[in-house]
Amino acid sequence: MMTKPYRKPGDMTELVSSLGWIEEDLSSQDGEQATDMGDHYSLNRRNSHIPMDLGSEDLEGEEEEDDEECGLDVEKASKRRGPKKKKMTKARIERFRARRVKANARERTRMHGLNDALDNLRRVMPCYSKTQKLSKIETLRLARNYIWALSEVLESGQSPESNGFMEMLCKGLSQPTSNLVAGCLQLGPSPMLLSKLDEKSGPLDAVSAQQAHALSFPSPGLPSPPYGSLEASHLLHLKGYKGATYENHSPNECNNGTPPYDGPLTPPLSISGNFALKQEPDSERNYTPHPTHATHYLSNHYPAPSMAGLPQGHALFPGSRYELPLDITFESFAAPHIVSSQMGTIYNE
DNA sequence: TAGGCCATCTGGTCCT
DNA sequence: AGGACCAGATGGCCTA
Repeated sequence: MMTKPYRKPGDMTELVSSLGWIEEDLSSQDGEQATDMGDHYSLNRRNSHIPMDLGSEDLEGEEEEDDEECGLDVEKASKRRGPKKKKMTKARIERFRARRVKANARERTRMHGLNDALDNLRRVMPCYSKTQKLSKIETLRLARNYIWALSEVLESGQSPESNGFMEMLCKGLSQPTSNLVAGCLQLGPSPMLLSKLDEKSGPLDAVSAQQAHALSFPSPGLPSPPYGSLEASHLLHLKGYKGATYENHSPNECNNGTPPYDGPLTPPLSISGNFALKQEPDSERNYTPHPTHATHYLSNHYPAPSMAGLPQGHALFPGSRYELPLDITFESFAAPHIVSSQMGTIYNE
């Protein structure tokens, strides 16, 4: 299949595509870049007819294109009025090239940083799976919904186990993502996780296991601890926040179907316990063991998954219609329930 | 095979 | 001048 050359309006990329130095440059750079990027870049470039575009002004008049169609462009370009462009010397071309290569590297780094941040966000979403990663857009949508739903829990005391909570979470999400979230919220903890907990802590009861887990999984990727610890102090703040902090926020209407949202959430969303639980081990940080809030949940959810007839690494959990990857963490979907039991405690006080 | 998603390159714009 | 940010374009990969 012939690939369509990338050509922006008015540029003269074809002009430069036949330049010998570009060929040289490509071949030498591909080697370097390939080591960095797993050949992605070099494959793209080698297999396509995309010329390296250095900008029309930089290369104008340097070389003629043998393509008929581009011959016209050359003619037009040569008759262009205005200040005469600086002649491109070999040294200048090399400087441009070097600058471009540096800019590309920076851009890659920038995008990697962005993706890392997105990964961190995925980890604190109420449905985290290493194998079944949410897309970028779905991650952002779910994040928005999650914030919205949790703020509803705080403000109106709505149960995170209610259908309303689920609906808020799934609003605007694609069907597969909605299914995933819905499936997660119907599940009990993954047996894999529970066995991990047992290994770590021995014959602990559910609460001790939770505590041990919270202690050993702080959140290195997040700005400041204790992001997700379920400290009693945080939980007790709930009461204070309710009707206090939020009253000060002016309503923030969204006009594009975005859920209503009453300003920034000052209180730590960490009440979900979600953040601290699923992070990598970091022995340098200390977290106060949280109180016995998860007893109810953990003691009632120990389903055995069925894996018959499902792809490797997937399981169908009792009570769920959805087939899920086994590496979905308990913490990913436990949060709402934990919030629920905790809220119950608090509001019953 | 079409469509979704992604990584990358690129040039333009703004800012320091 | 150079870096950060952005949006457009492209090809590769994966899945329904």
